[in-house]
Amino acid sequence: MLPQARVAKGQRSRLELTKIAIDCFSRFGYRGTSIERIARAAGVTKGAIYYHFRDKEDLLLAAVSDRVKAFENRVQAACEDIDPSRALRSVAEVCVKNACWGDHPRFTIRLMVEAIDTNDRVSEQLRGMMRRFRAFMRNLIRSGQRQGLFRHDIDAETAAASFTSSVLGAEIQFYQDPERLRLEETIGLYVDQLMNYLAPPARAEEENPSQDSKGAVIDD
Amino acid sequence: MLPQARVAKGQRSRLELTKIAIDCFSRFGYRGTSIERIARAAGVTKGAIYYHFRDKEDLLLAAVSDRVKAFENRVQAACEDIDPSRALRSVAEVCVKNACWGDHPRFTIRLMVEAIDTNDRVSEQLRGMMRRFRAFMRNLIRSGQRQGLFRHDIDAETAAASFTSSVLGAEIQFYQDPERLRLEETIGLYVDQLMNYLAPPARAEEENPSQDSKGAVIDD
DNA sequence: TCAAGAATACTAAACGGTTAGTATGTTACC
DNA sequence: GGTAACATACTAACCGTTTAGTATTCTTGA
Repeated sequence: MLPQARVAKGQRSRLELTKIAIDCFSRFGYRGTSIERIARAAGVTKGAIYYHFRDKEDLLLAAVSDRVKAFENRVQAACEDIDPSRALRSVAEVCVKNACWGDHPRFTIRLMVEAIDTNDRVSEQLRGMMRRFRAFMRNLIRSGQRQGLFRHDIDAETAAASFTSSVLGAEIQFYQDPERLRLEETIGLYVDQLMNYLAPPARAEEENPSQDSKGAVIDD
Repeated sequence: MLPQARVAKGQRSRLELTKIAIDCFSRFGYRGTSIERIARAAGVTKGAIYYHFRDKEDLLLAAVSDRVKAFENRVQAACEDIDPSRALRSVAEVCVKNACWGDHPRFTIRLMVEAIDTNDRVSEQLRGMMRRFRAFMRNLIRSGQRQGLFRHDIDAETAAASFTSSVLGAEIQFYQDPERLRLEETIGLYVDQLMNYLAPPARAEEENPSQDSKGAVIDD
């Protein structure tokens, strides 16, 4: 049963408001984004926002849900039908793409940091997301271990945490300093390191890292 | 010539206010910290803050300077008179210690993220700090390459960026989820990976990773 | 030495602006 | 006619900053 045209319009408005809120929260944070700002950007008044959302936090929680879902769908899609080794690289690539050209790349990091100590509900949502992501990566690594692609004597959970750390940290540095922090190379090097480290002993020699000659020693 | 007692008292008050501000900014961010809150925590009135600092941002810049200096001193001290290989580990240890038991561990990350797009002057200060840190790590790696401790075919700058990413990302995850993210292990694993990756080919076999047997494959 | 004036470190209150949220009114669509 | 999707006008609270004032210490000139 299709919703009435008017109700459909309301749903579109609600979604539009959520998108604009995501944009504002990404850049100015929750505390630094006023309802008036969001309303102005959407071309409506504050009253319209309160029609659709109970309060400011309700709007934030809608934004967080949207971003968490989008992220998890993207990661899931990147890993379908490929082996764990390729999947690790694929997840890294998705994160690079999202950070460089995605919509609202900074939302999650911005809100994650801001919510620590100040918003339990948002912290919980984003902590859940990170836990699921780390578990997902851990399972990938374990799967690779089972298939003999990765060595067995490494704690998959710690390796997953390390992967997540590198991606997260590289993104922050990139947002902070896009001129100097080459995101693709940084994450790429990390993944090479990890793959090299995870490789079973018999294969460690086969991984011939294809680095460009920038690594040559240069005087500073 | 010692400052007059009254002037010395003023200097102590100014420093105390800065410390309290650092604490508040770490937890609530710049935008989320009111002057009234800092004043209350210090047991003075808002006017006293304006006596010592021109405005709120002046107070923030004092806080940023304090933290940047403290961080850089700590890193410098950790690397004195030791070889590049040990120094890499030492820097990682300093970061772990600071995150777990240091004073105001979250200040830099909190303000770094918040300042992107909203405060050019703070962004510049913190970007400068991060650039200096990456350059410092890059120089460590290059020094190791010159001494034959590390392989030559890896771009030291990218490796430094990768190191920084991992430390930064691990800290954020730890602040967000201290129950689940084992900071020492996560950063420790990263450093092992890096050392393994940086090892010259002739020595790659000597690095026998001492991992505990938690890495055994476990069903989920 | 002493007193007047200056300097320092504050306090209490006020100011002007911003913000989240609420109550009520309006309009176009069903 | 009823209602969803708004707009407008308003309130209370918060916020950064300023102002007028106070207490104490320091300095300087007589």
